[in-house]
Amino acid sequence: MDPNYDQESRSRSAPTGEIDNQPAEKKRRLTVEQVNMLEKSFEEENKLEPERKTELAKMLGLPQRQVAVWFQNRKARCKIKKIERDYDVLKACYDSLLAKHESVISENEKLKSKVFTLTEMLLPAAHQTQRNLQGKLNSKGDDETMSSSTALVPLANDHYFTNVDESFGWWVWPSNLM
Amino acid sequence: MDPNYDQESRSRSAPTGEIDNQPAEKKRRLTVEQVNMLEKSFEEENKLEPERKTELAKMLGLPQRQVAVWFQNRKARCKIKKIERDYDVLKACYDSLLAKHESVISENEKLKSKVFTLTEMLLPAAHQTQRNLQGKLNSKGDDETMSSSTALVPLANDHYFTNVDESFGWWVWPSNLM
DNA sequence: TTATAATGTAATTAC
DNA sequence: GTAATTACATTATT
Repeated sequence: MDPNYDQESRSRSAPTGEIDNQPAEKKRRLTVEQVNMLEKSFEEENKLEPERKTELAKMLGLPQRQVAVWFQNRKARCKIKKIERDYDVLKACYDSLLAKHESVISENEKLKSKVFTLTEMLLPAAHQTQRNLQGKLNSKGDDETMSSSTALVPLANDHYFTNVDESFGWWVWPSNLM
Repeated sequence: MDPNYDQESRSRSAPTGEIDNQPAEKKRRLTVEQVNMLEKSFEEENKLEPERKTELAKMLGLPQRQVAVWFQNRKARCKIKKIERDYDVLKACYDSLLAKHESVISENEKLKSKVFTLTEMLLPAAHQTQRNLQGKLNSKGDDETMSSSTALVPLANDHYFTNVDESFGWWVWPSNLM
């Protein structure tokens, strides 16, 4: 026993309009021409004025109600498509920003190296201090910035400076130091 | 004369809610209890095995068909909700990354200033070149890093160095230079 | 399963 | 106030 459901429920006894030469079947799908016209109309204007509704209904041989329903459903579809598009756009923005971010992080590391090395060059006394500290903190010697130099001038051609012109494109190394 | 609305199909005479002892009406809505149980079942397991379908249908007094349809529609709803959630999550990630990015950009600017100033301190000859160039490129003098010093030591206390410990937390300025 | 049609209702708008 | 209309969720079909 299930008293809770009636199988027939869906039988559209509706008049189905004028062009109904078929024996009034379920008529669930709209014809391609009908959809095309509705689609075209929707594209022109997603809002359905009563006047346009009447006109469309007459033109397509559909009850106004059905035209209204179609527009509502079309609008709903439109909305979820929009959400998907929004997601894709945002994803692209995110990926782009992420790439930029990583590039800037990398530039940042280079700059830190430069600052470190320049400071080292500038302060021989500090350099001593730092070597002492490094002996305790970094005894495996995995940071090559520590071991390259103690003098001022020879570092000018060091690899730490190969990208200096990224930051100061107009900078020119004085020829006497090259 | 109001051709703008079709009365038919809107009538729906009183579904009267749940206690449907009237045999006639088209029982389209499920009762709250039915929905609750379906919802609970769906939460436990979004896949509907034939066995569970039968059981649920019997328990709720619904045709299996209707139970199956409910699960399918529920799944579809679930999917579009997921898209919305995904969007929100991604948006949060994006905003977070953007903030980080801006912070790194800012750090970057500071580092560039440091590199510039340190280089200036290090290379009096280059300093001359640079001042000449600046005279052409930047005659309004809107970059204060240009005008502060030419000597080596006095700069050590300058504001360009106030954040040095961000990059080298373990660094200690030698006391003789402070 | 996906897309689409139809229905149920609450909220909104206009008369 | 209430009829008309829309927006949104739900149910159903293909």
